[in-house]
Amino acid sequence: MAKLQPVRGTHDLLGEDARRHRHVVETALETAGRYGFSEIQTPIFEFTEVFARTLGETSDVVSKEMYSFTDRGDESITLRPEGTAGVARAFISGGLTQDLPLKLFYQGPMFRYERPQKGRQRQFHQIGVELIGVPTPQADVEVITVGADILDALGIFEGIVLQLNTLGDTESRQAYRGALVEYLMGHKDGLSEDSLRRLDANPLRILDSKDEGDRKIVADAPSFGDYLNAASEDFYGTVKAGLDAVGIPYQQNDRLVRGLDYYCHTAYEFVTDRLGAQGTVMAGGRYDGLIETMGGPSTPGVGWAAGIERIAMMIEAPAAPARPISLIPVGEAATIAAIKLAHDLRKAGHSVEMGYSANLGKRMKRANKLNASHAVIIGETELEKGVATIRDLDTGTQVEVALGKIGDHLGAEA
RNA sequence: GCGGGUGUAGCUCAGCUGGUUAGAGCGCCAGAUUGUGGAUCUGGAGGUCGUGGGUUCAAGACCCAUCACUCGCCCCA
Repeated sequence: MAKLQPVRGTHDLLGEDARRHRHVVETALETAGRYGFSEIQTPIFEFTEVFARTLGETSDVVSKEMYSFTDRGDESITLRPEGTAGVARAFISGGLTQDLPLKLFYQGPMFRYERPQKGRQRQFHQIGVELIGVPTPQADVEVITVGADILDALGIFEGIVLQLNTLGDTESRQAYRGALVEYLMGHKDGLSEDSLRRLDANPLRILDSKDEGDRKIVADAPSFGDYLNAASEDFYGTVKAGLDAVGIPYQQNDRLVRGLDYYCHTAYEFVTDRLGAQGTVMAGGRYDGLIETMGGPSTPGVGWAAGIERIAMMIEAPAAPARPISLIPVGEAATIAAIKLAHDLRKAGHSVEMGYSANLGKRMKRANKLNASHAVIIGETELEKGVATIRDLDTGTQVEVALGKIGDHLGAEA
């Protein structure tokens, strides 16, 4: 730490950036609230086991991206790399299993040890929802719909497309995975290095490889559709019918897959071409096996997570805060009177800025820089008369107003 | 973890085939204007040229290393 600099991949958030961030969270929370989602805040760290078990030892997140450390009690702790595992843990350990169905919204920082680039940081922030305890496709539709509504409320839905796929139920999925691996093993020689690694960890990912040799092999690979059983097809059909009903357009994307075993049925991503290499704005799926994997009762779930930074880059700048009133006392007696006046005005709901020193000219400059709407000047002359001089900084006109009437005067103008 | 690009003032950048004291615009501070801002004019502060080493009579510039930022790969939000 030779220099004082932020840790790689972390950022300070202030001014407009902070406002964008906040706007995303507030809009999402408000919209999700109308669907009956309520906020849950889980700790930003958990026992490492919570993530290792749920995400799978072979996943990239667990094998190379976790911020883990041993605490003073000799426990292995990990800064959360995503939100679902913590929510699922809270569901099991917090005795929420009696309250199904459960609709939860979360928001906050996540941590992954990755090489930063556009739309990707080591500390980033997500919003997310989980709908726990509903096995029917109606839940998938509702979860996707609330996500689409949030993107719409933020004014960015136009630039985004929903990609949709099904992974089928466990039976269909295992059958397909087996067939795929068998096929790929027969073409091992032609596969890229990356894909050879995927063969063990995440064979379905090979379907989405960018390597040309891989693509040729994949072109003749068994098709997922042939392995979907009737129940799975039915489920997927109902999800699509629901999306049609609410008028949310989607693109079928056969290559959209999730690597982890507990994912099933619906998988989806809201993607854009406006964020460089990071196209995914919001992504999720159904995870019926997750809670059982963690040691809880067999409970279905479906949800998504979205990157706040990525969304914040796409939205219009939120409105700047209200213009303040600049209160300018001249002289000691006036300063005391001004402190009281500032307090009264703030209590009455006005945004008041009052400097700490300098003469009238400097303070006027400062008021101008702060984009104040009015300057309220109190000097000896004003004090004697029990008034303040109020200058409209846009028009330059000024009037004297009795001290007790200042709030009313400014309120009327605003 | 791998590959490309970039590091000069608070910000955006210029700085020639290495050559004397490193510049501009914006911003900041002060004055013109000791109770009246925005415009204008004048002046000022602010730089270990990312860091360390090397080549050279001479390095902001060339070489090596390192750190940071950035874009991409892997993977993901």
